[in-house]
Amino acid sequence: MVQQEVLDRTFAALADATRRQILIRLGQGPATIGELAAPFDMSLTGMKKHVHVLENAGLVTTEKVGRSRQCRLGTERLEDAMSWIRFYQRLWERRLDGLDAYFTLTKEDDQ
Amino acid sequence: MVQQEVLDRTFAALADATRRQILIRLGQGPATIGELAAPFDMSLTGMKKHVHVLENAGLVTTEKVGRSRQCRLGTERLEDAMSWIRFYQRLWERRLDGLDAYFTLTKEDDQ
DNA sequence: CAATCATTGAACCATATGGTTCAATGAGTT
DNA sequence: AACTCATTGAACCATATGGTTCAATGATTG
Repeated sequence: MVQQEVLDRTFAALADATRRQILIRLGQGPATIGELAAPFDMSLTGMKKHVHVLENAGLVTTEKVGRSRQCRLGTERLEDAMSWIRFYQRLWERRLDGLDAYFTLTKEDDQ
Repeated sequence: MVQQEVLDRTFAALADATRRQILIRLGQGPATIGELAAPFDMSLTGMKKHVHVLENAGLVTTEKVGRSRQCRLGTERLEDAMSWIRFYQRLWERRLDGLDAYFTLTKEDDQ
């Protein structure tokens, strides 16, 4: 998967309040689909779709345990989004000299 | 606009490679819709829509100058997204004690 | 005034998103 | 085996997204 696609999926996954709350909930520890759905007025199917989006973005990993599915925070994939924003902020603050500057700040092959 | 909506729009605006490139381009200085569209194989109307999304997210401001429209980087609205990610990362790293922790890290009224 | 040039609005299109309901599957319990 | 429970797949729906084309507007130039 190209870097751009990683960023697309990561930012898109974060662009929903329900999903951001799911991430925060998972920060407390693993939870099943049912446990995740409980605080929201939402069907289990709906919750599972959100988890799937987060999983596709690499922000969450899941594993079937018995008849339920354990969801956990994924690896630190968010680092990609973080570093893009960090780059952009430097550009905003210092008005760096455009694209060239990006490559001095990161080792990625596409911005 | 509620904090959640700000985050929704900001992350959604960033979830598109074209728009991220527009931001980086505008880091070099102001540009018109036509200038922004030039490097992309895209209609002016299409480009204008992207600029509109960025404008709604507060990431870009525009102003009609003569017959063209000048686009500039907006105010540092990205700070909201940045601070959310920063919070989330601390949670991820330290496995903080859930939602309560959020309010110790920020002054926002909704996470 | 006429011509040109940059942007914009309207209408349209295909696909994605965020949600639902209902039925099916598969695991655990009795 | 029968029952229950959690998840899942399929189908559906409304709206949003990312793009287009074509015509209209409004400013600049000759």
